[in-house]
Amino acid sequence: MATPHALDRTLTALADPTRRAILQRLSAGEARVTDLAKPFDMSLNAVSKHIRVLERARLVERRRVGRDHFLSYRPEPLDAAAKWIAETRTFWAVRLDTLERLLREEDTAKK
Amino acid sequence: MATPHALDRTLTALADPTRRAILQRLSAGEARVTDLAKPFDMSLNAVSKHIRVLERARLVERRRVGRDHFLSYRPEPLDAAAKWIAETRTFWAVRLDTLERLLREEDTAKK
DNA sequence: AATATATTAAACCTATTGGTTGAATATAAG
DNA sequence: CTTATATTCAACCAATAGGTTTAATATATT
Repeated sequence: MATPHALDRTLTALADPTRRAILQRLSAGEARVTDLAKPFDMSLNAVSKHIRVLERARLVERRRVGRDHFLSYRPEPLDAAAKWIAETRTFWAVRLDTLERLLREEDTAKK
Repeated sequence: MATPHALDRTLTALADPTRRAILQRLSAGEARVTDLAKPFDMSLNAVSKHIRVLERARLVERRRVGRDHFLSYRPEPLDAAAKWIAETRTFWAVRLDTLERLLREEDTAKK
């Protein structure tokens, strides 16, 4: 991707199970890097990298307090993702609705 | 990912702009590989590969008619993705709703 | 001041991604 | 039968992803 756009970064961030788990954990409240890393069977550094991916996607925000970094959840980027999916998901439903309406109107006109 | 699960495959497939464009195109009706490739500034083979990613994610289905392969859109996998996002997106909203309801009930009880 | 804790930075490794080109396969059309 | 079209397969390549390990940095604790 030449200039990865917001939606690309959002969906890329969500496409990894570790990052989704981190996000869900954070959606319940902020946590430090060490706390987030605890449940995972990988190095702290690996989790630190995942967090950076989530940050780049603006799904996570960092607040430094002394040596601790508190991460918090920013849901906003999910809206664009949900919007894209909803639009694409319901395309045929919408078209069928429209078709049905048109047929109904045609019916009505005939009478 | 050891055994990439459905949601991983879905979100990975969606994380690429070319694939999202292909999917949206297909959501308007089926098309052949060549038709799909036309608008893109990349080789037919590259598009063919993108289609395979969408197929692996079950977002696209293939129907062979002679030498032509007709691809069609399968929206089902989007449901799980939308569900995940909706759950994660609305976590706090739900909690706040619950809190508000509890406070209201407590209020009512007082009277 | 010395040590322990929280975190990132940097270098490295391997596997995957997203693209290419060239050949193979299958079907259609002249 | 020969040629053109639609598509995949295979080999290759550079860039990225996801992990590791070993420093480096900053702040706390004793």
